[in-house]
Amino acid sequence: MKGIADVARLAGVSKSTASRALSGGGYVAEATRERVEAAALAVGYVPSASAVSLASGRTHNIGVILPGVTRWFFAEVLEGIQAELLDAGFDLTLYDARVGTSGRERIFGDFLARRRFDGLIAVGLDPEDHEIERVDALERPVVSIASGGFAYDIAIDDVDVARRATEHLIGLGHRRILFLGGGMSWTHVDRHRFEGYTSAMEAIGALPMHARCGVSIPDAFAAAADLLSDLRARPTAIVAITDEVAIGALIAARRLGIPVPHDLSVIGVDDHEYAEMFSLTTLAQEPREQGALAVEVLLQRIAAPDVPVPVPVPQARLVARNSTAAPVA
Amino acid sequence: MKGIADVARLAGVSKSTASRALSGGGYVAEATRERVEAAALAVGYVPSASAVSLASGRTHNIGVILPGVTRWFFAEVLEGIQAELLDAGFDLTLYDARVGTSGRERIFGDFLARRRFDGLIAVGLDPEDHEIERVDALERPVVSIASGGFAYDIAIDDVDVARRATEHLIGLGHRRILFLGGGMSWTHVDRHRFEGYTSAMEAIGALPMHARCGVSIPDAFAAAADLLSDLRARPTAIVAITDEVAIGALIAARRLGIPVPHDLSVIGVDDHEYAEMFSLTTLAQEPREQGALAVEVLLQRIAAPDVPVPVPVPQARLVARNSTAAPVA
DNA sequence: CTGAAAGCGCTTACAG
DNA sequence: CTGAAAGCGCTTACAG
Repeated sequence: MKGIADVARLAGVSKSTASRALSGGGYVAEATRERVEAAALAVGYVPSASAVSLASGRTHNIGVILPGVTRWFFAEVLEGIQAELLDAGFDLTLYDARVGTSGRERIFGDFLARRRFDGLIAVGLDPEDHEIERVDALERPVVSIASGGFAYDIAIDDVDVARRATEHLIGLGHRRILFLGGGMSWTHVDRHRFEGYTSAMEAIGALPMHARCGVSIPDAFAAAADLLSDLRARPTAIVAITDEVAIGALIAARRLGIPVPHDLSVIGVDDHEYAEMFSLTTLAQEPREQGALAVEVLLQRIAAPDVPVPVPVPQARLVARNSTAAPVA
Repeated sequence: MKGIADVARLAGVSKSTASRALSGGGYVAEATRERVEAAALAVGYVPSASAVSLASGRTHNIGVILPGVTRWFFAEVLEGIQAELLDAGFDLTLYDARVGTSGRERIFGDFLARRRFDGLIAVGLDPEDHEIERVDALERPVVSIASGGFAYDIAIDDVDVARRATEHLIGLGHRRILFLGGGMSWTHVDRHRFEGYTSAMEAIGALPMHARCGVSIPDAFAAAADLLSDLRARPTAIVAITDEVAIGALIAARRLGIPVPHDLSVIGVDDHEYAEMFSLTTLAQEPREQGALAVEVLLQRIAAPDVPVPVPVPQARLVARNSTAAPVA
């Protein structure tokens, strides 16, 4: 463990100068800087993270709070954040704050309070009021993704996305269109997508139909199998709240021998890793990119807390594949 | 930001005593301890992580290195690790060291050297020799999961698992059994599973057959679609290297109108989230549990570096569902 | 442009 | 059982 004192000694300067030369702050003669850098390299100097944090108040670490990493969207976002953070030389502390777990309580109760980070990224959090208070008390910049509750939120326009999905089906001639998704507890995103669907349906005077289900493929499979087996109530098209839900519905349809898109159209949101394999029409978004954007915005806010940063709005785009078609006459 | 000095003042003791009372080390009169704890609560004291680390040499943080979080196994392991770490009051720093990325190089080159953790968990890493050297130089305890290269590795017996899977098919009467998986670069786990398959085949004098594919569902789907469309070469059964690969094969079989298990049996390894939905016979393992075990072992090693800790070996169990049956005569 | 000194907020022998 | 003091390894005004 060579310290900065070793570097300074070898370079023939004081610790102050060595520090300035290495971390870039303040004036240092070019020749001195080079000498110090060579010395640092020679002794294999690596600064102690805790000493730097304590002295400077900077951790070079970002906290990321998200509700699990098993869902496609969160996993992708996390990888996007990680890659961008590695580029910037920042560490990433992960907090898995699944709703309703004791872990979530401890994260908001204890872990965050340690302020082990210069800033926070909250993904799909749907924070309660008391959780927002906790975060605000931290006095660290926060950027969220598809989360609600925070000033800087990066997200596609979910209302618009669901409306466009619904209108795509309407344009093909469908009227009996069902919205699948939105489980027991509605998230911020769920509500917006349902709202977009509803508004498109109301615009043509069609009756909104809604079936609940969890957001995973198996949950959607079970719900859709149930739903689609009732011949009389069967819709001609489904707007799925995410691609995972859409894929569950597609698998259920195949299992029941319902030809897609002939007898049933399905559209999703995401452009999931499996969307192409299932030939799923969807409104594509890029979570990985959103993760990278969140890091960019957050790092700017950390560097200059008082300068407002414009929040980019990622755009979704329709990817038409083979799961949607005109209804049979 | 109340510090320990504030707590000490309020409790009417010195900082030393306050520190001892709060962190449990050394003698403190019971009455004093209570007074200090009350004071800490009253001022809302939260210790500064960097000050504690610098003074004590303990970070209360664990580094986790894994090759991405999008695959089921890694996501589950990570959630298991996180939950257990939250319980123990430890933070988790994530390093996404996907093979061949510049991020991986930087992680081993710079990030790890900062020693921001008391110990390291490496998941599915398949480290190169120079990467192992880097990690060893850290002088921090390491526990790995399904990784190879480290002394403390938690993993099912992959050779045995693949052998049992193959023997299950042989027991049903299959002989034309193909091994699907093992892409361009073989991991530690890949090699072991292939070895188990091969040994079971050789034991009955059957010819091993192997088709490569990536480890994701879409990759396996593409490879299996290709493979199964060749009627003459078609096997009667497939041992898939993971459930994701098995599921890709099942989807391909359905797409081609090949009835499973009548004309084709498929067995996997994992008991993936989707296994039940696809009625997949598999050798089940519990990655979440493995993550928790890794934390337990690591924490023991951190607490007592010189005491050898027994490494638990998780057991896989056969879950027979409806994707395997006797071949048609 | 450089160095001596103080300080970041704790913990930990040590002496009492 | 308790407190004064030193120290963890850096950074940062400040003076020169």
